Amino acid sequence: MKLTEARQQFISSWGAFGTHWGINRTMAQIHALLLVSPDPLTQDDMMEELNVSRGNVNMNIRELINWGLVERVLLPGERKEYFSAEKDIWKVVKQIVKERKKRELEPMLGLLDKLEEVEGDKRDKNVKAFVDTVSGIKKLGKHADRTLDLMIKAEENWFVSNMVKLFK
Amino acid sequence: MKLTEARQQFISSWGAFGTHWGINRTMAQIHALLLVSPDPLTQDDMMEELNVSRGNVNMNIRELINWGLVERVLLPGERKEYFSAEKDIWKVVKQIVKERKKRELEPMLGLLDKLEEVEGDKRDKNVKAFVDTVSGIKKLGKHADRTLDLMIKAEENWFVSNMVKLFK
DNA sequence: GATAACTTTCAAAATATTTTGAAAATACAA
DNA sequence: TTGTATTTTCAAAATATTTTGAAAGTTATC
Repeated sequence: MKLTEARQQFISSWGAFGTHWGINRTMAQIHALLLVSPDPLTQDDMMEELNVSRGNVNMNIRELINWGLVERVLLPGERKEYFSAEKDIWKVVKQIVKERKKRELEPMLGLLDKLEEVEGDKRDKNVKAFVDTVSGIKKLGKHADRTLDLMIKAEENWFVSNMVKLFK
Repeated sequence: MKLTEARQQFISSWGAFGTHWGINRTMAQIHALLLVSPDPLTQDDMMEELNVSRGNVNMNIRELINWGLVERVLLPGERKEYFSAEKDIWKVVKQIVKERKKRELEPMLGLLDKLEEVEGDKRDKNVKAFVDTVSGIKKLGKHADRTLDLMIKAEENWFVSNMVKLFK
């Protein structure tokens, strides 16, 4: 397979993959494109490679910057802004985990704390089922939260060697 | 907070949460409703509680059954079908991990295997950047795949105690 | 096998999300 | 400052997804 075709396949699959995880196609494709580009790209480069509009590229680039996955690069003597993605995949994963934890897991745990304190007699099976479910999710969620914190701090080598050993 | 209100909040937040993870709102809400219901429910019960149509409930219930999160229950002497969700959250998580691994991670790894064999001179920086990225994702993906396999086999107690210790 | 209870299907409608593109804003250079 | 290159915004259009509801299908009962 030629590079051009392989790149296209990668970018398009990464886009499709993203949509299964609540990430929009273009955002995932821009990220994929930057991942396989040795040098930083301009918005015009991306518009051309992905065949999308200027506004679309601009919005999604900013979103990727918010996620901490892409950064602006200023090339000396150049007027245009360039963008490049973090290439170390382990760092990328850690960054995504960190953000989703903050944006989704933590608020959910806060809500569960409140919901767990529902009024009512525990002998009522409806109350019991509710509290049991909420407590169960909260318990697992708190564990996940702590575990992910440690994972974020961990080094890749540490992760890939010890983690696998542990699970054997 | 009263049970009715707490249940509503739980169901609605669970629905919103799901949409961040590529799951549609109604499917997540049906799952949430079943999680907090002590007894199995009929499709009519769900239509009423969630204010959605019969077709919608039916489709999403089947999808939840496909995911292995809900099962049909036949109550003796009853004509209608009842449905109930697995209540053990650790089992729920394992089941979701298992399915997503099969549906998404494994096909992606297959594709990366192919893409890694792209033609071209590694001294070409475009080829190098592409191969490096694909290899990096593949490597981490394979580790994740193995790790998740072991997690699926693991017991909850084992998980919650050892996992946390490991990460300390 | 006819009727009634219930479930499934799926085209059309409703809704939500993404994308466009042109205008406004900003940054830079002369 | 003024003109030009570049980036950002956002309402409207395009597209994608979800939901509806009525008809068709199925299953149990008499």
